[in-house]
Amino acid sequence: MVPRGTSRGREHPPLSEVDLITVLSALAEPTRMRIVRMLAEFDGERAWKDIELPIAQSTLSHHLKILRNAGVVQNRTEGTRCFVSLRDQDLDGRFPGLLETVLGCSDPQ
Amino acid sequence: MVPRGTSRGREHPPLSEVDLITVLSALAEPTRMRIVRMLAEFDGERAWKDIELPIAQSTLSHHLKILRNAGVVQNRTEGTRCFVSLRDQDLDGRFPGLLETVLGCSDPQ
DNA sequence: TGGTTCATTCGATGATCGACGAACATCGAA
DNA sequence: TTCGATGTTCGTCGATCATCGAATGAACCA
Repeated sequence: MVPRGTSRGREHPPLSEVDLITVLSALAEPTRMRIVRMLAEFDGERAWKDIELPIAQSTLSHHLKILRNAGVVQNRTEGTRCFVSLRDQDLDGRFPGLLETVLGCSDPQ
Repeated sequence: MVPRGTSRGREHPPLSEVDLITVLSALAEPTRMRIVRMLAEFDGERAWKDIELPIAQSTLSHHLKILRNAGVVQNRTEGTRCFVSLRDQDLDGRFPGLLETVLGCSDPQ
């Protein structure tokens, strides 16, 4: 058990331990899909604070944790700040073409 | 409202009305993924009764309904029998490469 | 006309999920 | 050391989901 509030989350599992269902589940939610598309558009990392969505901070943190656990996203800390980016290389190694194909699919409506 | 037990389900939405989240949600469940893989291996339709999984009939019917609504699968009736097949052509038209890419990803474990 | 098989629907149950506010840990700055 | 900013975790709520057994209806057969 990890002490409360102490870990700063940030577990980045090796993709060999991630299965397809986990990735699809992570992507199969509108808010998380928005986040992934946003990161893909930036083609780089984005500051946590700049991920502006109409949800509470705690909810955003929750979604990012799910994306992290699915190997889709990674966090990097710099001082008190946090930057988020896609793990597109790693992901493509484990599930070739998956992220690219999904992102190539037409936007929700 | 459809009268009880009378419709035989079988709604096959045009894929233009299906969005990506719906398809990913349909695929992001182990039992449904097994069904889709099973159908893909057969490369043709499979009799309902031959979809042997350790779940109740009603549960299988439920999963097939979700796959139908997501445009992933279609049903065909012949007498009292029912045959299930992938809508891979239609699906590929709407979400190019998606099904193929997902099926190309390694099996669960 | 019943009886059988087949698939769907109903209704209930327990589990999971997304959402929020509050509390908390961490780090840099005052 | 105290303070403010930044993300995470906790606890909780309501909604959705997977599952089952039972009831229902549809098509065929005897």
